[in-house]
Amino acid sequence: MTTEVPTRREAPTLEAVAAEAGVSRSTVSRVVNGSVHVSPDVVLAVNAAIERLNYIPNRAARSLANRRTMAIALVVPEDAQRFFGDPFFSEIMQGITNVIEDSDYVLNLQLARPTAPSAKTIRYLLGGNVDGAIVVSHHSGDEFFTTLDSTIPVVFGGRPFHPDAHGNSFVDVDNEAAGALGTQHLIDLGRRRIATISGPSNMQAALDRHTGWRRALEDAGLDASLVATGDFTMAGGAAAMRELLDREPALDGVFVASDLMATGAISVLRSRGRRVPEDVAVVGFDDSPAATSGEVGITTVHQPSRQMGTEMARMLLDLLDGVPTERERVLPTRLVIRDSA
Amino acid sequence: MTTEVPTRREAPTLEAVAAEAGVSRSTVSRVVNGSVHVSPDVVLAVNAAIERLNYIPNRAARSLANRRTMAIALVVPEDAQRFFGDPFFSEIMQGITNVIEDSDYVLNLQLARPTAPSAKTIRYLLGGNVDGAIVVSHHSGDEFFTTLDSTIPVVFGGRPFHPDAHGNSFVDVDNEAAGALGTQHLIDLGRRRIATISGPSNMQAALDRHTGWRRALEDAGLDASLVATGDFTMAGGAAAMRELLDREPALDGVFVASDLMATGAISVLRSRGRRVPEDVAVVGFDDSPAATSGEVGITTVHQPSRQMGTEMARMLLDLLDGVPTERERVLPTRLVIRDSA
DNA sequence: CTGAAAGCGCTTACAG
DNA sequence: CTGAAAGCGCTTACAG
Repeated sequence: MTTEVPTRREAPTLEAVAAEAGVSRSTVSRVVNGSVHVSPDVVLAVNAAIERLNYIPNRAARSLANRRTMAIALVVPEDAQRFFGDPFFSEIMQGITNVIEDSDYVLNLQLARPTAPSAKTIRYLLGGNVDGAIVVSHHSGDEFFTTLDSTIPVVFGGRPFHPDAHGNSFVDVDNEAAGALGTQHLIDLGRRRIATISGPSNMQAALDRHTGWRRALEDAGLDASLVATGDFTMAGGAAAMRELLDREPALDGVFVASDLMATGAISVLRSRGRRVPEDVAVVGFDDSPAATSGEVGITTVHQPSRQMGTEMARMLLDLLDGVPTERERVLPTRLVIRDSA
Repeated sequence: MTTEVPTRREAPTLEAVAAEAGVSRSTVSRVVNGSVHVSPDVVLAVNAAIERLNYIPNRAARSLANRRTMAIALVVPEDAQRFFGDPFFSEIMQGITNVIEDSDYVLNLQLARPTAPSAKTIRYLLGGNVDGAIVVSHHSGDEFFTTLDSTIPVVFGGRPFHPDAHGNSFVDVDNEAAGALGTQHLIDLGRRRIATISGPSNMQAALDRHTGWRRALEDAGLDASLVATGDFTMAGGAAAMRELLDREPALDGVFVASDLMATGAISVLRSRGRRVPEDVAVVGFDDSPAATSGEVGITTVHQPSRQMGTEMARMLLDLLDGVPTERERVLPTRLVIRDSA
């Protein structure tokens, strides 16, 4: 069975509507754009014509004339695997979507290459396809994104890796304090050999949580050398946990920089005969669905992922509308106690 | 801290490049578009000018002039919850992305309202924002999408609910045969009280799998009345399983229309003291990561989700390029035996 | 309140 | 191979 290109009908233009309604193109344009300076009966006549012809304005022509695309890019420099694998993104995206849906903008998700955006991504962002961008999950090496805001407004999810002089807008939590918070809970539980599974070192949030862990241990006079790096995936968390157990079989606590990694870590602990939390207490991060999906509920540092999404979207809309806004918004975290610690 | 709109630099135009290179706009355009009818030295000069000015063609102007947006919509009429929750979508999307990435098109994901697209979605699709669309997870009530192809080329993931006379393009598996295949396995295992947990009745794939289940049972002279409907989520699968057990405590086999639902069903079976597969054998559908994520590996009907994605993308690209293509592509399924049956 | 006209930044026959 | 000119479908001052 081969193709037989269906005859696409020609879309009606502003011109056609004007003829149909017996007015000028300017007037139709005004009606379409909701200008107040049009007499009521003309509005009626034009809308009727629009209805009859099933007119939908051509986006390209509109954008060319008024320099607005009414589109926003959601840039996620992660491969699809990780994007879909970590519920954190789902939460963030729902927050963003909820706000954008109620606006006149459409949201265009762009999964970008981690570490260095492709020429295609750059051309997309710079070629007038979108009016603004939200960048989530930023890595070092993604410096392009921090310069992007000289061309279009940008809001980051999480303080960008190298905040440049301009000062990029962002929504974040205090990851260092949050890391300390989770770690302190382990200390308060009486744990003394406390390890951490950190996120990739090219991400600011990972570095900050790691620093928080170290600070809490040092403040308590405990050793802060048990570090393994994961990649924010379940498998990465498992691998890191194995490494830690090999180095220090007697560890009794671990602060893990994401719930998804904690899931992997806990299954390794159990398969190696450690009881959680009795033998090893585990504190995660995010309070994402991953924290409650397994058999043992994960005690974790909650960050308001969905709210971060809505704040990012609101901030960008304000920027686009020229409404004065805060450029940095730091949301609170809190400890959520479940079974694992 | 309030906003201080960074001064956005004016993007250089074709005009500027022409001036810089000392040629006409037409010539610059030809170079940008890779026309062969340009002398080598002029190409060099123009490219140098482009480089110097950091020129990126304006998408709106380009689209208006040549009536191509170089963008494709991936329309998924599901809420974010389900989109992110079911690994099936992740697989499909990876298949699509892989193909589109290597093309000149960008992919714009549009989560649409299930059952009836919003005015915004319709205007987006009809307003010249994209050159074509891929529609995945189609429901009855989404009839708009089946008429869309009179305006732009469309490829469906899964035979659309009401294939109209035009004949929409689609990539699918033979869901009915696949449903029978999975059910037959339960019959061959000697099971005699075989239930099904089907998908929502407003989805063609769900109906077809259900029909396959019924056909297999009837061909074997078995009762085909144990039906519960799920919604393709884990929780929905669990609820359906409870319902079935209440109605028929003695059931010994169940064909579930998705692995994710099977996951929920199995946990209910176990919590009600049924051993899987000894007491109740379970066959799932998809062979998605959900089939292997739990404690008991799920025996399932494999459908090549990722390949379906790549085929859909290729088909659409062919349609866009005017290359003759099959309009219907049905990929093979097979049974994958694990622990649950 | 309404229309004529210029302009947005490209592409593309049409000549040469 | 190259350029002048028209045109893509809108918006938006500018007059009236």
